[in-house]
Amino acid sequence: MKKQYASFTIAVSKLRNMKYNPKHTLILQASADCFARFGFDKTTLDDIGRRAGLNKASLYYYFKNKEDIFIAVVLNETKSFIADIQAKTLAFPDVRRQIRFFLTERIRRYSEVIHLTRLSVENLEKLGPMFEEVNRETRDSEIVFLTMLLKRGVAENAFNFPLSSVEMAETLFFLSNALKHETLRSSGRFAGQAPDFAPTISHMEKLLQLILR
Amino acid sequence: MKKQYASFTIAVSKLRNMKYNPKHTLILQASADCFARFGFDKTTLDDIGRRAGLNKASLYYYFKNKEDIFIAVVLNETKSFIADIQAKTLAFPDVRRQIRFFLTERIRRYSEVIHLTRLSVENLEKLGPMFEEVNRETRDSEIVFLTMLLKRGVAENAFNFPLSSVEMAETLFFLSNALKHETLRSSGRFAGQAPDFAPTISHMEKLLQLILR
DNA sequence: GTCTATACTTGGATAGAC
DNA sequence: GTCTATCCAAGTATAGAC
Repeated sequence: MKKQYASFTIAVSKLRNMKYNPKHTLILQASADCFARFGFDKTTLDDIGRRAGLNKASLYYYFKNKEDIFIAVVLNETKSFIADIQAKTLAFPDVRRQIRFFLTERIRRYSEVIHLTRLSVENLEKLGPMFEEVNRETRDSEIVFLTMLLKRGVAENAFNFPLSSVEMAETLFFLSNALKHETLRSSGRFAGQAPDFAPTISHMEKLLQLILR
Repeated sequence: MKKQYASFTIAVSKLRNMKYNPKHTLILQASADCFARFGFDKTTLDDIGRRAGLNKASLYYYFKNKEDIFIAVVLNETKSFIADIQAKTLAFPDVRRQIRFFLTERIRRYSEVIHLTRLSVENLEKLGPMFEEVNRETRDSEIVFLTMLLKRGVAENAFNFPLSSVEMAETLFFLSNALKHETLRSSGRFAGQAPDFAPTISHMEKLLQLILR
């Protein structure tokens, strides 16, 4: 389908507030499997239907189209993302490492989703804004978490900076997002290989050393 | 296409004896990339053509159809297989380990090809005999190699058996092939995950302990 | 040799029977 | 709710121009 969405805001918030029954969940599970295996383009509604034990036409009773199924899958996976990444972050022994991990892991996860679902350049242009939309919803909670880490670092005399912790968090968050897009652009989706995070992590490391003193 | 092949013997031997010019090689390289990325079903002739810098129609000048391209790719990869696996085998320090590696590595490689190209159950039924046909051609050289290993083990008093080394080699080879198919059936292609070789290797290990004393 | 045009098949999506 | 029938676009394969 060549259908154009005026805005993903509508689709994302509609899908986020949707009530999912067990059948929805079954379809989303089947879809997540297929997207991870075949990528977005190569997954057919027959693939999904077969796995969910439904005729492909029945999928349209639950979801408007293939894109909406994909968005719902991404939303689903994002839900567990925040708690998970924050727990993993806190497992690191010192605040600098925690911040470093948090900021790079966000990049890694994002690129991983893009890579696993193998969005074509064409579809990434189309679906990219959706990711931004989804991420916007988790943004506040991520900023709060990062602010907490920064405050802790200051309290422990690990580093200091001439900004409020919130401002600092927002800046670092912005930086992480910028590197996120850069990583993707420079490596991932063209050659079809997994994105190479090493340069990004190295850059992030250096920047953090410069910023957090 | 729903076309049925009477026998893969014809296709395989024709493709094996075919003279490949640089353009063939280019197409096969492009195809191998695509098959490894998308699997057989999900690779389109447009995918291949795009990578090879040719219109998809031009592919038919070089190959009869998509299946023949796939067979040629498999033949190509099999060519380097024997030398490679034998070299890796001889790198192990003792004969028992060499035999164990050789017999399990054959299984692993085969399942790996099936997994990478993600042949559907449907296509595996259709293309499976082709793999048998391809493997048959390497069989003799594999038996010779295994026989050599067995003779060496006997000479070193590592083990003994009441058969000629050739008979023993043929029996072990048969065993390896049987486990090969069993590994695939029990794990690989249904769930879409990579086949789990651990049970197979464990079984092969135990069997070898029982057989080679 | 390579391409355009085209026949036939499969995938995304809709309409409507049950 | 789920399916069959169907539409249109994309994929496999062929014919034929250049």
